This record gives sequence, C-alpha cells and structure tokens, in this order.
Amino acid sequence: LSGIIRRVARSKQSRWLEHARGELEHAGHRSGGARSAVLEALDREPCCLTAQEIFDNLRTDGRAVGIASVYRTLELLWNLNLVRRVDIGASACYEPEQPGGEHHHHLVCERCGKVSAFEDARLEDAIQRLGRRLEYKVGEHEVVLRGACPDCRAA
Amino acid sequence: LSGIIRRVARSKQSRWLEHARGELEHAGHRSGGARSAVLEALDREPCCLTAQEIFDNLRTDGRAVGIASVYRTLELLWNLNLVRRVDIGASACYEPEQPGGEHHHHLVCERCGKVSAFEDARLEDAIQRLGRRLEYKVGEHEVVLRGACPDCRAA
DNA sequence: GTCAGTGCAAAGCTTTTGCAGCGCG
DNA sequence: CGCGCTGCAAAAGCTTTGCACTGAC
Repeated sequence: LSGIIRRVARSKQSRWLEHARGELEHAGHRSGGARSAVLEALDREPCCLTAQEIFDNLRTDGRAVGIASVYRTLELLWNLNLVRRVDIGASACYEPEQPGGEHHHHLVCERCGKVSAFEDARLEDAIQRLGRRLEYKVGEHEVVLRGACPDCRAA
Repeated sequence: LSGIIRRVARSKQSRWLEHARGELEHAGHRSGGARSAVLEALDREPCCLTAQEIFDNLRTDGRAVGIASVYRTLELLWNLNLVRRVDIGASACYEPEQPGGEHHHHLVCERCGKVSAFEDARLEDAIQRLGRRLEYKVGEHEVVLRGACPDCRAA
C-alpha cells in the first residue's frame, strides 16, 4: 500500500509549485513570505496536511508565520482550485490539487489513526456513472473509508 | 431524486427507534428524558441532522434539553453503532444506522447547499473490491459528492 | 506611495468536560 | 436510595475576523 501512496504523492510534485505560483500571479496576487512558505510546505508533504501541521512545520523551520496566514492562504488556494479540502474527522486537511484532474482518496485506520491514500479507476467510474444517473453535475468528491489497516489486522 | 431519498429515509424508520431503545437497555443504560428526546428527533428526521439542529428542534418543541446532553447521547449512540457520523463540511451530522447494514451516501449542491442522499450498488461493489485489493478491512465508509443539483443546473 | 499581505490577538463556532442536583431502576 | 442522566456553564479545540503595520509592486 505504501507503494501506492508514494506514487500518488510524488508523481507531479515539482509541477504543482510552479503551477500554483503561476495561477496566483495570474489572478493578480502578490507574493508574500507567509504565502510562499505555505506553498512550499504543501509541496513538500503533499498528502493530508492540517493547517496546524503546516503551521508547526513552518515554525520548526524558524519561519515566523501566523496561523491566520496559513488559514488565509489555504482559503485562497482553495478558491483558486489549487488545493483540495478533505474532512477526515476532527479537523480538515489540505493537499495540492493536481492540474490533470487526477486525485486520490483516503483510508483511515480506526485503530492506529494512520491515514493512507489510494487511487481506484473502478471507483471513479462508479461515481461518474452515478452523477449521470442522478442528473447531478459532480465536480469535487471525496471518499473516506474507515477500517483496520493490514498492520493492525495482523496484530 | 427526491424519490430515492424518501425511500432510503423512510424504509425501516419505525424499526430503528425500537432497535435503538433495545440496544441501549441491553447495554445497561437507563432511559432519561433527554436521551429519549434525541432518539425521537433522530427517528423523525433521519438524514443528516447536526447536533445543533437536534437541539433547536427539541427546544422549539418545548423540551428543556441541554446541548451537552445532545452531544453525549450522540456519542453514546455512535459507540453502540446506532448512528452514523458524516463529516459533510463545517459540522458533523448524524443519522440512524440501519441494522441491516444498508446505508446511503450524500450529494451536496455547492450552489444552493442542499444535501441529498443516494444509494448505489455499483459504488458499494467498487468499495468492497478496493478493500480486498488493499488488504484493508473496510468497515464504515462515507462518500461525499459535491456539485450542482438538477435545479441549480437548470437555473 | 498604495494597498495587498501579514502577525498577533480576540472573537466565533462546534464539541467536550466539570459539577451539582434530579430521578430512573 | 445509589448512581446514571441531566442542565448549565465553563473550557477546549478549530477557524475566522479586526487591526495596525510591513513590504511588494
């Protein structure tokens, strides 16, 4: 499974940062220190980061960003469709939205709390068919599966 | 679509209340006024109620319940697998968990905010296959689709 | 020079916890 | 008649907003 996650997470990584910077500039936004720092943090660890985690990472690296700037940046990126917001449980997490429309969903282990990512063409297909059947124009969608991961099943 | 929702929502409705009361009693819980009121509220409107909505409904009906009791009851019911918790967006919503394992998922219209419910065998099938492929023991799962509902598409 | 971007602090919301008292069994 | 259930109030998160100031263009 970790192999699947890696491939999802790293595939277009370096492209996203450029893409995001370009879209921000194109939308007429200036490039401040805090915003750049959040972009880089998202690019570095591109799956399921909470606002607090981004804030902590930046503080650990000695960046004096405010948590409000993290939230403001995330909201801006979300408005521009540059990040995806996933409600995993308690707090929301954010991750880069790949330009190609490719994305993944999440598995949460209820025993150890670990969050994993997966892609599945059959699932995406079922969702698209469903949208047509219900006459809904489905855009974003999120699938959260909860259960026991292989490690916890074995233990 | 509303036809689908109705069928989902009303099918086993009257059974759930009895079932829940039985399970609570079986688990050694007493039956207080607030808890009964929350059970009845869930049974009356069985799709996607927030804690605040339950609280408001009960207050409107003149029941002097505390919001803490609503949360405490929901947590208890969730521990006993009597309700399902869905993170739709801002706040969580709760709905009766049908004993037969049958359940539905949610569509959120991003324009008008309306939440609809649907069932889809193909989607469930894809999820079960996926669990096997990833060696995950998938229990609960939630699918939230976001998009434009037929009404908003037409407008 | 202007005004978007920023940090800090305070406020808003949802959810949890503490506590004294009531009432189910 | 004990202890579980309850309401109220306070506390504890997560997220948003207000405000003065800084820095990008």
